[in-house]
Amino acid sequence: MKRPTIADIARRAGVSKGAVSYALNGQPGVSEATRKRILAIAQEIGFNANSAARALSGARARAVGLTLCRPARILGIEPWFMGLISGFEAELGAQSYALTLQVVASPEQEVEVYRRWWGERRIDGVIVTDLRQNDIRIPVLQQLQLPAVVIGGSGEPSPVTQIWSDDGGAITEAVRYLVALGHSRIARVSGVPDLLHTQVRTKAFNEVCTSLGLHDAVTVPADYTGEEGSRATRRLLIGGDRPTAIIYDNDVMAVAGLAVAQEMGLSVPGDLSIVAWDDSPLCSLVHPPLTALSRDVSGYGAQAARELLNAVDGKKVGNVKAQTAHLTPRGSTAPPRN
Amino acid sequence: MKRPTIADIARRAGVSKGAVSYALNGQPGVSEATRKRILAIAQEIGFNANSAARALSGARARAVGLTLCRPARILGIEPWFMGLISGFEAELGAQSYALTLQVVASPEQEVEVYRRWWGERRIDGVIVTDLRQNDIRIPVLQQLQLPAVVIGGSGEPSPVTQIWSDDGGAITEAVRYLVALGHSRIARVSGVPDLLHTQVRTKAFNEVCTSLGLHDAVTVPADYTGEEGSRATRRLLIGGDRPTAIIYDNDVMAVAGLAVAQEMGLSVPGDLSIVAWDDSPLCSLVHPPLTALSRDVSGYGAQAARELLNAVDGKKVGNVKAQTAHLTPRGSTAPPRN
DNA sequence: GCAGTGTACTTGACCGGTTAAGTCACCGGG
DNA sequence: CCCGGTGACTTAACCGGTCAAGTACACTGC
Repeated sequence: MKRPTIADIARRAGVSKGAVSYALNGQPGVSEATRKRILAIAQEIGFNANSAARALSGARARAVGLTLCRPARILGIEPWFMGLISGFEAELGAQSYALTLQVVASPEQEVEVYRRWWGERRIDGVIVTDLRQNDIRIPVLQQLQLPAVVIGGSGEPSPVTQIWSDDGGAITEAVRYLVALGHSRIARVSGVPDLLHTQVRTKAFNEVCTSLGLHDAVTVPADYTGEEGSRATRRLLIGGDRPTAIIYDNDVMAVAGLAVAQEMGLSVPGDLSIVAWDDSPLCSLVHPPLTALSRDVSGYGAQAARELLNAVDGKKVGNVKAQTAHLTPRGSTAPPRN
Repeated sequence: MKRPTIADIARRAGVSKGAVSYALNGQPGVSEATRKRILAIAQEIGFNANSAARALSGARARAVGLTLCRPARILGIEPWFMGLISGFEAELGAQSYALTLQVVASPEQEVEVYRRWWGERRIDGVIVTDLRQNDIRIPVLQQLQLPAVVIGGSGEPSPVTQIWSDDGGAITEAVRYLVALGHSRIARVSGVPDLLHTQVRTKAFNEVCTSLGLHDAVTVPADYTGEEGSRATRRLLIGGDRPTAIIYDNDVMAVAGLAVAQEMGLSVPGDLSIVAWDDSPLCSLVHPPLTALSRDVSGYGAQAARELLNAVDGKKVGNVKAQTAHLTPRGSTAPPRN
């Protein structure tokens, strides 16, 4: 089956292919009657512009790129990324942009992928996740002048548009809630310490704990995986003065922490309260269901995609603050038993 | 920053761009010395062939497409898809093919996306998941002559290459294991009944149960979500003659089932044994860890990508049988308490 | 000494769009 | 009546590769 081209339309409409191009792109230069006729023919023969030809002649590639730099085993289980991707799609699909995905092993590889994509003119912009301090990707994106949005920065002024949320505020709310329930020994199991948003959360956690007079508030770094979540939880729970509440930086580690508590014969929430960051169906799935810091991950992704498309269109956009995660209390938090 | 083109290389090497093309593609027509020189220049200036230009002149687009037709909330939590995607990437990345993703709401939309991609010449082939009986996508793919591989068919002769695994054999093993432990009332919570692999599993489950004399073996259909998994489990457990073991078609529903059992005060595995299909870190995360039918999802994906690239290269490939899922016993299965 | 055969290139058409520049008919104003 | 302006097109160059066809030159064999 032959792919229809604008030449086919031109022939059937009895006009030149230039006229067809103008008609299809809503440009002036054709009469309304001709435009209608051309659009009808395009519709009839199922025409779709060859994206290669379009990209080649200087126009958009109509695709954006996303690199994921996490080991496969954690990518699979973390609902976060898929939620984000669904959000991108909702927005990109509506404007018939494609999403090109690449799983990589390191930030260096991400940079390589950006360079390749840029050279190949394969994409019009990229979505950057897992921002680090002095992230090596940012200068490269600037050098290549590749439109980009960063998901989850700190919200500070940045050369690249950021979609950020007030993680500090969210964690403060969680700590306040636990304190209100009567907890005074609160610990935290964090994500990868290199990531900027982990640092933001850690700073806010320390600040609120200090201001509330919780002196032994400790953060144990982990890496978002269940294994590390379990390990960190065990470390916290075997200590003499064990915490009565733990806040986890993602849902996977929180679920793992719950299992460790159960395995050690501790009751949740009786002996230990648990708060998960990033509410996902996973949190409501386990018993007891986990109190979580919820946000609309998919909406977050949609917003990022929207801003990226704006940036691609040359509209200069500044940082955008997304909805702050809010506490959704469920069965895993309660006043501590004495 | 200007993108380097073959013309830039040609100028620097003092040859024509045709020669550069031959050199870069390993074609005969240039001397070894010239080829080396050209490759060195390409390397030096960081040349990447413009994928649009390449695709336009009849060559490959060097991209494959994947559509995901599941609601966002289930996509996010199911480790299966991300595992699969990681597997694709491992293979595609190695051959510097890109993966283009699109989340859709219905098989009809998937067909539309295929047509659009084909018209746009955006991709060289597609990966098809969630095959149904008389799947409407298959004739379209044939009509468009779009290379494709289907993941998770029945293994029966098919117009489109299938990567399949012996799900019947796997479920038979699981049932035999439970019977050997002493169970006689075994139920199953299945995935979406329309999907071909669900039907294969249901058929095999019924057959092995009949052959082992288990007459009240029932399959409750669900949809892979935690909510449905919980509901199905409750339905099974409130009945008078409740099962002592349940096999779930995915890990998410199994985890949900575990929570329901705990919530109802039933001990797992004492009162109820649980087997999950598709082992993922999720299964080892909960307490007790779930006995699962494991397979190398990521390897499965890699194999599919490999076959697809073969199909794109015009090599005719037949159905490929992947590794059969094997039982990984963990803490959620034990002999039933009397 | 010259036809025949390679090898190592060059040339230029082509893929299917976009778009600047050109053409032509028609209209209104001076 | 002619001129300038505008609308509705057409023409053709261009994007950056690929590849068939053409060319130049060396070598080989009789």
